[in-house]
Amino acid sequence: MIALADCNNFYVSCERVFRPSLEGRPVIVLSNNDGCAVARSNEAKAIGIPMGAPFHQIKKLCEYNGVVVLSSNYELYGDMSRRVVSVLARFAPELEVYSIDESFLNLTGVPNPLSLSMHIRDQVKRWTGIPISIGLGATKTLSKAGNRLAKKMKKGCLILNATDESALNGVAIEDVWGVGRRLSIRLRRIGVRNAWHFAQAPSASIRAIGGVTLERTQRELSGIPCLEMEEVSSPRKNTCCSRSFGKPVTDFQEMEEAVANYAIRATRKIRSEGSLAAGLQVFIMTNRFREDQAQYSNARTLALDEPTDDPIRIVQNAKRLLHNIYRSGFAYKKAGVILLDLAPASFRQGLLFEEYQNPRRREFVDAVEEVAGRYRAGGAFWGGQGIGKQWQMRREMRTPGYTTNWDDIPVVR
DNA sequence: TCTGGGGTCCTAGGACCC
DNA sequence: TCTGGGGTCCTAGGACCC
Repeated sequence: MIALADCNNFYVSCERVFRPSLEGRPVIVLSNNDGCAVARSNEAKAIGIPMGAPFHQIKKLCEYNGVVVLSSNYELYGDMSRRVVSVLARFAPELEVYSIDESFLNLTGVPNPLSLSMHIRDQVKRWTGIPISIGLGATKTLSKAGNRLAKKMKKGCLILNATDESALNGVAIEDVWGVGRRLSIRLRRIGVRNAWHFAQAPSASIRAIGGVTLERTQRELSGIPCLEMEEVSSPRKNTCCSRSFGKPVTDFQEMEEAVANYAIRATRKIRSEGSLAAGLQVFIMTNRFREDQAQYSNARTLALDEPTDDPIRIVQNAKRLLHNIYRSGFAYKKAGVILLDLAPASFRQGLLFEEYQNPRRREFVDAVEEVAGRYRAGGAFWGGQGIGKQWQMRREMRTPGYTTNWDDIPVVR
């Protein structure tokens, strides 16, 4: 039996832990740059705020209904996620952290998985303040669907059997894990409107529509496991840092600064997990929503002659790529840097040229990075990152780092 | 004015090999 | 008139997930 533990309205719930006055009120959390609503409390859903709605489109609606609007606070959510996982891990011998707010638990062999799930749910709420729902089933896909039903029926915990026709009829086809917008349109065209129809459909027609991936999903829904638990997350193959700009960038120098910053952030990610990048890509784009403006987007990739985690080299190469693709005369909205073909530093090939491994250079880079990490922006930064940062994203309604910053620890009166 | 960010996997098609 | 057969590797694009 597989269980999927999913935090309810996770970002909103994190905010509520530290501001209990938000309980019972409509609350939404916005994406980066205060762009879209990415988390909504039940009250906000009831008002009719759709998932992913651009904030500027729902601003009036929010004001009218007294919705509390918050910028996203990823440090807080990341830390709360870690706490939830640490509680879950006490109860399940095998656990897979699937996303920031979801984990699969292998409850195979547990005598009464439903009552254990209810106990887990109580403990998570008690110890972290976060409400969760748990769906159970013979496969991951069934547990996901079960979770969906548990939320819909306000049940907390629910077991979904592959043979339960009426329950599976209650899961719309687009709510099946692995069936997105495109596939659900094509499935509906052949009369498949819910999970039960889907499980019953001839597998050849499913394969014709969505290939082997969709066929696997179908089998999973019928109770045949095709997806394994992945306890140790396989190492990342690529990593990306990209941001929309707070205001359009029209100046090459500013763009260069932004790209340098993204390159350094991406490099820090791979350094923290001990990997090296063998290539990188830089991309830039204008605002695709502005039909009245000239559009341009481009990307270029480069293979490094030797895998590296050296921020200086990565920034130099990112700038070279940017030079190649940048065209003046456009109002750019977004840029990003992707580090490609990551591999653990321990796999590093013997070097043909020694210059990059110069130990003094290495020590220097490590020292700067350590200072930058310890004292954040105030400690040290690379020259290419610039100091103006006109392009920085907006996050005007962000709550404090309650659990991650000494200065932000909540005060109890 | 304003529209997120970070990933994975699969497939088709082209280039190239013998 | 008529243009093989069997591979690999890479990339771009499309689908999905949160």
